[in-house]
Amino acid sequence: MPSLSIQQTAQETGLSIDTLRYYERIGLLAPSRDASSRHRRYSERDLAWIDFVTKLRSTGMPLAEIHQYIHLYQQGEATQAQRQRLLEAQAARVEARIAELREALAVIHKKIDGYRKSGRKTA
Amino acid sequence: MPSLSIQQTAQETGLSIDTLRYYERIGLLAPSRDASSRHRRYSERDLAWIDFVTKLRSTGMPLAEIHQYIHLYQQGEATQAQRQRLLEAQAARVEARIAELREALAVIHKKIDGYRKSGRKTA
DNA sequence: GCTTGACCTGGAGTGAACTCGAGGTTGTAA
DNA sequence: TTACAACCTCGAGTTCACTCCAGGTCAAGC
Repeated sequence: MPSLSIQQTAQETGLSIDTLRYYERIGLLAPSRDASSRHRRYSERDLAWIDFVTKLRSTGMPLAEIHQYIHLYQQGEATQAQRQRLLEAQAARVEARIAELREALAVIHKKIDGYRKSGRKTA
Repeated sequence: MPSLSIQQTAQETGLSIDTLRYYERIGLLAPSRDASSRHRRYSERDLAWIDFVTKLRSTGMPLAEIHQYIHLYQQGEATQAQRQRLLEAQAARVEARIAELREALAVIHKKIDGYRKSGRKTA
C-alpha cells in the first residue's frame, strides 16, 4: 500500500502541514517514519483516522477529548462501552448545537424580513 | 422605564459582568451612565440589543463582524441594504454549518452503531 | 465614622488551536 | 556537485474572546 508524504497528506485531508505535525506532537497521530530520512509516511489507516478526527473537530469537540478517545482506544476492547458513551455524548451535544443554530437562524431571518419590508417601502 | 445595573444585566442576559464591560470597550455596547456615580445603566433597548448580539455570537459570527453591523447602523438608513446583505450572508453560513454538523453527526452515529454491534457480541 | 459591597478603570493573563521562524538535513535533477 | 525543494525539530508567536487583577470611588447601613 502506498503511503503519503506530509505534503500529500495535507492536500488529501485539507489540514495544513503544520497542523499535521501539531496533531502528532499532542499525541493525536503517529505516522510511521521513513527508515533512512526520518520523514513522515501516512498510511491509509492514518488518512482514515485523520478524516475521523476532522469530522469530530468540525463538531467542536476539543482536541483534548479526541485525545481521551484515543487513550481509551489504546486500552483495548475493555473500553468500548466508554468510547461509545463518549461518542453518544458528543452526538447529543451536536444535536443541541443544531437546535441552537436553528433558533438563531429564525431570529436572523426575522430581522432580514424587517429589512425586506422597509426596503420595499423606500426602494 | 427601569434601567438595570450591570449585575442585573449580567443575570438577565447570561453574559458575565466582565463580558459586558469588554463588549463596551470594543464598541459593541454603549449603556448610559448614572450622572453622579458614573455607574452603567442598561435600558430595555440595551437589553434587546445584547440579546441580538448574543444570538449572532451563538452562530459563530465574530465580534468584529457584529461591530461592522453596528458601524453600518450608525451610518443611518442608507446602509440598510448592506446590513441586510450582511445578515443574509450570515444566515447562509449558518445553514452551511448546520449541514456540516448533520454530516458529522451521521459519521458519529455510524461509528456508534459499530460499537452497538460489537457490544452485543461480547456483552 | 467606618465597614461593606457594588461599581469603576487600565492593563495583564488565559486557553484553545493553530501558525510561524530559525537553523539544519535529505532527496532529486541538471 | 551544486542547487533547491521538501522535510526535520524546537520553541516562540498569533488570534480570538474573554477573564482576572490591582488599586480606587461611592452609597448605604450599623
